[in-house]
Amino acid sequence: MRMSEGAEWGLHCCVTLGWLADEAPVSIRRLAAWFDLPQEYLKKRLQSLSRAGILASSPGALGGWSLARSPEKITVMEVVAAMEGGLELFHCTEVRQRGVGGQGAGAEFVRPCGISAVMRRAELAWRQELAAHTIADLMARSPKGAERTHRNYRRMTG
Amino acid sequence: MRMSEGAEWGLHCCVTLGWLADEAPVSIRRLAAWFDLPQEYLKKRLQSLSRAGILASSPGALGGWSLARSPEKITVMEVVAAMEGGLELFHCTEVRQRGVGGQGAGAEFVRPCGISAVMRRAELAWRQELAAHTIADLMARSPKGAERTHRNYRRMTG
DNA sequence: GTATGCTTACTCGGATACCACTTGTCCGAGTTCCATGGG
DNA sequence: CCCATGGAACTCGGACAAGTGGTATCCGAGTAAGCATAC
Repeated sequence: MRMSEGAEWGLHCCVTLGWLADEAPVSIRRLAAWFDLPQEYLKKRLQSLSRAGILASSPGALGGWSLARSPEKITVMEVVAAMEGGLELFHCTEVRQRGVGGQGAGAEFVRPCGISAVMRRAELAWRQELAAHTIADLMARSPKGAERTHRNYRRMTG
Repeated sequence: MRMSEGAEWGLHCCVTLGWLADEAPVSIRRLAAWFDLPQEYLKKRLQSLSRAGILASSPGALGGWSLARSPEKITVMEVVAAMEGGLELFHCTEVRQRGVGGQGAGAEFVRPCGISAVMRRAELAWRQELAAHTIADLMARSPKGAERTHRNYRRMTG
């Protein structure tokens, strides 16, 4: 049970795209080179963010990627959900209703089981924490040199 | 990114073992039949709980499984951690230090990156919620008929 | 009656196979910018 | 000077392969209870 690496990539790319908003769109080549990530696969993952309405992509010769909204309006939760498929961490399979234990008893199963309830509460706490932070927050928290280094790199590659 | 089904099984088994504490140890055959789960695989998962000190197993003819501690002293978090390997949901791979972005810049990387920090906070909220509930809580929340049904089944199978 | 050995029922640990998902690569199609060439 | 054409650079979407971890099964080894047997 681990979050996919793509979620981390997506968040870093969102922050970078936030800094380079005025130079948008940014090509996938530049993003992949910046983080030393496999270009093809990174592209595939960013497409998920595009479908979720978080990133916008523009085709063509000077095409590339940019934030679809302002960084203040993109929460970390949205990015994670888009990368992970939006599924719930815990999926109750109603094990208690299977087998001998579930036969014939009706009234016991109207309410969701306690295990499922606890899991949902924990998951909710997790989601709320992720939803409380935006890409703009991450940009503000980053060290001051980071943004400038990004722009310098632009000069290196053209 | 989904929690393994084994975690759900483990929690249900812990609750059941809590009810049947005075009939312990309970054989794996009985537990598997109760929930209609694959006996061999369930056994393998319960072994993880045994290694974690949550369950105790006794070999021999009348052997089986029982809670290693009282239900009040076993948190949901412990069970989940034992089943999932105790790993963290999000593992920061320090993507920012790879590639061109990480070359030559030293001072920026002393502190952990903001993304990692947000993830850790969210994960902590999740863990705290899971640690706040015990097996005893789950037993108390269950419908009243559940415990009796378990005992009746004992009579059915001997 | 007591001690010894056998059978039975259970757990433990390793080996193995299968399946789903993540990671990674490749290719054809479509879109836009730009340079080139003809009117 | 203006417009059409073609190439270059980029994204999109699908197909496919490799790696990893969860699910599931099987088997030999070890342990303890119960029973039978021998003394």
